[in-house]
Amino acid sequence: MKNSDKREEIVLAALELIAEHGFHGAPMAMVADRAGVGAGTIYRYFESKDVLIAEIFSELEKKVVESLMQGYSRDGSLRERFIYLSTMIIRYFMANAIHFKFIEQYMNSPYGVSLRRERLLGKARDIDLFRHLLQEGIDGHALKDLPLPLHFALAFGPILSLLRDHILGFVELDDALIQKAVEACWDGVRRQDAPG
Amino acid sequence: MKNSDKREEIVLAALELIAEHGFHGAPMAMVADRAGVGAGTIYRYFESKDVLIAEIFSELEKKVVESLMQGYSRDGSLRERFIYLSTMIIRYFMANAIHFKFIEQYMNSPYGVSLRRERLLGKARDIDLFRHLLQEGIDGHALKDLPLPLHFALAFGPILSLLRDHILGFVELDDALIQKAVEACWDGVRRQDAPG
DNA sequence: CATATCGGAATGAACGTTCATTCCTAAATA
DNA sequence: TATTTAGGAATGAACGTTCATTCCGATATG
Repeated sequence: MKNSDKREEIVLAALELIAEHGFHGAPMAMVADRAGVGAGTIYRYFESKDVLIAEIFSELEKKVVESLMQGYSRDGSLRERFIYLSTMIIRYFMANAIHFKFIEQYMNSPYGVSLRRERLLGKARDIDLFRHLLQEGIDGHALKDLPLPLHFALAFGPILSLLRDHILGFVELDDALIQKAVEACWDGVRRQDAPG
Repeated sequence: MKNSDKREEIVLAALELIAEHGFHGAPMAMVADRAGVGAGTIYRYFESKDVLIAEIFSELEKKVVESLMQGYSRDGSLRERFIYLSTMIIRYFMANAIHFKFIEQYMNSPYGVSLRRERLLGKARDIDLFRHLLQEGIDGHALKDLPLPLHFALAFGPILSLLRDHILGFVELDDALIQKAVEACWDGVRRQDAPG
């Protein structure tokens, strides 16, 4: 096994175990077993379990953003872009349920909470497509006159709930249903006296 | 200290610690300390940590339902009842942030997931005000033609996100904002070609 | 009334287990 | 051979739970 393979195997094993059983259901010994390496070997690649977890999160985030950027165009109406982005998010996580589960675990942990806090207070990065989109809609009066975090809750809340339900097997999502759901989200954020 | 006081002290201590630090951040020894009892004493009242946790959840659920039933009337339009119920849920958890945090922890744990599964498959209980409300709206074509779980996601998703944000200090919710948020949720679920 | 006896409630040190991390030996590589 | 990489047993801290003992109010006894 090549060096870089070992690292990848460790990341993959930890990702799967943590997504499925949570941080505390994924002991390092089990991660090592699944990765096909010795327990000590993990520590040649990652300083600690915390560092490993943070690294996995960071890699996932990169993949998600790359995938969303793919085929996203800044042209098109606000509505079109909103629908496109929301649909892509849902599609991505349906195809990568493990990523969703891991990110949820992470975001519900203390690390995730402080991360969100930092980002909310900080300036929007290029990466924050959704944030830019919503802000543009607020400024242009296409969206309801509400604070940004509220729009986030209105747009993202249902998406998260939906993905959770789908992954747990509570709903069977198909393209038609996704389309309807995303349009319903748009109804939630858009100004009702404006067209569309 | 009376007997019943001890039990209550234990429940309160565990509730607070778990809400703040999660299940794994609330060792029984710490619960005992905060409750002002010996570690062994907890086991005179609760068979195990799991049982203690389940008991707390059950007590909280009872309180929430009681509080929501208070002042809820089956008369009034669907919209009125939707707005009322959503508003009350937000108000309750803003006033009882600890309850919200505990319930979230529980719902994200394996116990919570199987609980949800059982309930979703089972018949709606009298208690499930929201479920009845949404079903009525679907049947009466006042709401969009979508499966029930999707309506749950559209209506509840934003409420959960909003409460999370408020409790973490990411938004400052006041009555006016709550009103607007709840109306936006209604816009999400209602048929857009129908009035109101 | 004073004292002795009793029984269940409360206690916290001790136990066995689990876990992240370390450490030392073996294997691979150069 | 010298150096780097891997392995997994060893370590010690932390945890849930147990249990022999203590405590305390009630009851019986003188």
